[in-house]
Parts: sequence; C-alpha cells; structure tokens
Amino acid sequence: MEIREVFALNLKALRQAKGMSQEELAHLADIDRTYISSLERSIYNASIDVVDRLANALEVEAADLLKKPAAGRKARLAKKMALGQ
Amino acid sequence: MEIREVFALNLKALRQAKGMSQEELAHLADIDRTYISSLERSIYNASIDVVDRLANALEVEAADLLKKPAAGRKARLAKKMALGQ
DNA sequence: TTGTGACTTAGAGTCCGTT
DNA sequence: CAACGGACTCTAAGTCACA
Repeated sequence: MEIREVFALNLKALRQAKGMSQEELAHLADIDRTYISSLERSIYNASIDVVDRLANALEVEAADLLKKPAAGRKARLAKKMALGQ
Repeated sequence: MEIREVFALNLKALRQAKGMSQEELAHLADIDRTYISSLERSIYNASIDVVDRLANALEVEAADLLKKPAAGRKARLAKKMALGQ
C-alpha cells in the first residue's frame, strides 16, 4: 500500500469524522478545494507542509495522518510491545 | 517549530542512531546523497513519498519521522494515556 | 564525510471552470 | 457537495562539480 493511499484514507476518514466538507477543510487549512479532492483520491504526493496544515485543521498530529490503519487485537498488542521498548 | 525542522531532526537523529552515513542512507533509500543533506538542513518540504522511502531504509514508520521529539517521563505518561483511548 | 551553489525537469499546488 | 478538466506557477526532486 502506497503511502499516499494511507494518507488519502486517513484524511478522508478524519475529515468525515469531524463532519467537515472538503471546502470547509480547504478554508481552514488554507489549501485549494480541488487539491484536497485530489489528495483524497491519491492523485498527488503531498509535501509534509501540507500534511501539517491539514493535521492542524483536523486537530490531530501530522504523524497521525501517515499511520497505517492497523486495528484489532493483534495491532493493540503490537502497540503495547512497542511501548515496552 | 516548522514541520520540516521536526523531520530534519528526526532524520538526522535516526540515521546517526543507526550509525549510518548520509551516503549509506542515500544508497538504501535510492535518494541522492546531497538531497539527504538538504533535507537534514531543512531546505525542502519533503514529499510523503520521500519520507516513506527514508522510513523504510531506517526501519521505522513514516509517521515516526514526523513526530515531535517529546522525551522524558511526562511524554511517556502521555503516550500511555494515548494508548488508553 | 558533509555542505553548497548552479542547474534542469517533473510534479506539487492554484485557479478557472463544468458535470 | 464532490469529481474532474485545462492551464498555469512555483518548488521539490534529482544530478554534478567543488570546497
């Protein structure tokens, strides 16, 4: 799975979780409306600056937008083990 | 603190932690040595594709390279609480 | 081993639309 | 409200010579 797809999915999921339209998010992050649409369809490799601005608008960490969606029991265990390091 | 600085610091720190030279990392990630040098000096806003390639070469998650360096006891507690969600 | 300037080009990012 | 197109600008991406 390409990193841009991970980012696209996280972006769309988080935006919808906040009940925001692409246009509202675009305005908050000061990014073009059509560009956000493109990002959610994995058209472009966003720069980390854009990732950061979107993260701020969505009130999350920039790193959260690049995290691979790993849910379930196994993933939680892996997370716990990562902490133990 | 700009996101590109966070990235630059994480990149340099992780690379040195692995005992790698810029040239070695460049070869592993298939990126030019001088470009890695530029990234470590916060010259560019890297794309998430580059971040991902460097993360793979350093054997970490792409998200880890964008994490703000928050070490110490307080940070670990915060991490634990984040897990509790 | 790394920093830096000069350079080219591919693609990120913007702005106008229509469907 | 979102997908999608064309045309544009600017910067990241990538290479090289040299300190």
